[in-house]
Amino acid sequence: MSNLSTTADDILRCARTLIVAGGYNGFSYADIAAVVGIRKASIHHHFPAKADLVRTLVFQYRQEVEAGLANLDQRVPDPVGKIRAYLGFWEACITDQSLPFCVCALLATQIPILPEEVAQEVRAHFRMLSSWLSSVLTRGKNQGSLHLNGTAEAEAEILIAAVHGAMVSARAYGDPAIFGVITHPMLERLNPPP
Amino acid sequence: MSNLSTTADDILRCARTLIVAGGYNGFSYADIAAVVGIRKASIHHHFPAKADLVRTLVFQYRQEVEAGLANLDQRVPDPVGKIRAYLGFWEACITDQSLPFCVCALLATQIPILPEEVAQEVRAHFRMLSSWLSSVLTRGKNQGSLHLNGTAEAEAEILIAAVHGAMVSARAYGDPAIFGVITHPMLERLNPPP
DNA sequence: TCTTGCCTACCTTCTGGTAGGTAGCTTGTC
DNA sequence: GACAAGCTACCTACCAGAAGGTAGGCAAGA
Repeated sequence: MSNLSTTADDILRCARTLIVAGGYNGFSYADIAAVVGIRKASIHHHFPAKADLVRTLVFQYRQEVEAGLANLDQRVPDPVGKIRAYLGFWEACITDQSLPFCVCALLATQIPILPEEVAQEVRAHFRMLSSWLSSVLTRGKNQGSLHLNGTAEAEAEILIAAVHGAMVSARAYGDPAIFGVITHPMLERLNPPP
Repeated sequence: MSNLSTTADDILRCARTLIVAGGYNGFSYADIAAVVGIRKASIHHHFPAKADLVRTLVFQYRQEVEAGLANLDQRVPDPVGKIRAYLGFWEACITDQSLPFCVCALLATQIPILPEEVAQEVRAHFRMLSSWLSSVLTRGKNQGSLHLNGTAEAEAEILIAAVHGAMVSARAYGDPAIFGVITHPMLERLNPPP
């Protein structure tokens, strides 16, 4: 039943890789067909229109992130560790090139030309991430392990922006190491050594 | 002689607006032709290929930025004021929607699918911006007006990433105010109140 | 037998790009 | 000053291929 590699999943995986490389207009059904080893028309069988495909993809991405964060909440109790794990996750993805950019961050840059249904999913990701980070930061502040300069909400937005900006720079310089150069001090800022 | 609105300039201005909305594959010669009031073929007269148009556009953008920063260096002597002006410039652009995203930041996200000649111009912008910020931060540190937590180079990359990340978030939330929420604390971090 | 998943074949529109022509300047030369 | 030559900026009319998408058929499994 829950096969790990259905054709629909192959299509979604392939589309994700292509979107991460160049955004919504950076790939076509023909590109996917060539990689997955299927005909263009067969993709329409699974996803009638391109917007359906990308909406599904972003929705699934968002669910994966939510599951990942829920898992993190279980495994790592302390707020500092959670932030460190969140930053570390992306540092690993960018270093090993497995996911060198956040799907939603890339799509967010193109919001003006995105189909509305896709844009909504992208916005939902930002709200979700923002609220998770806010609650982690609030808990860290209350238990004294994190030092916030502003509100938890503002600090959450700063962290998100730093991560996305670091992705842009890593790509611009073609150097994964720049991601850590930017994000490590952001953690130290919240959790300064005495 | 130096007319302020030649057709070539109209084309470049229009293309810049369209790129800022959706990146390299987010616009076509037909889009530009419709706005400028010219035929598609006439655009090819000025810019033989799309890559030529975008390379020229990015080169010109980079020169404008360089001129702007040189002007800033003259007008504003103190490093804190320079950083404030740099952040304030973008805050104004995003708030009044005149230039709601940095051309090079947007193109940088799509580097894997960019023509090499365009990618090179984009990288050059990042290097230029990074070196300007580094020198401003170094001077601020030496004269005691700025407090750096890391090297000037690292702090420069942090600032760049914050600005670009803040653009992404402002677009994602559809809220220009978020740009200031993110960038103001980044300045306070370098120039803390006593 | 009905559904699922894929196919071939086709359509329309858009894409970047080319060929060739023309009207209106600027030239240089006599 | 006359006039051909050449250049600039634009045009119409194409083109090949890629874009997203549709219609209808066929084979295999529930």
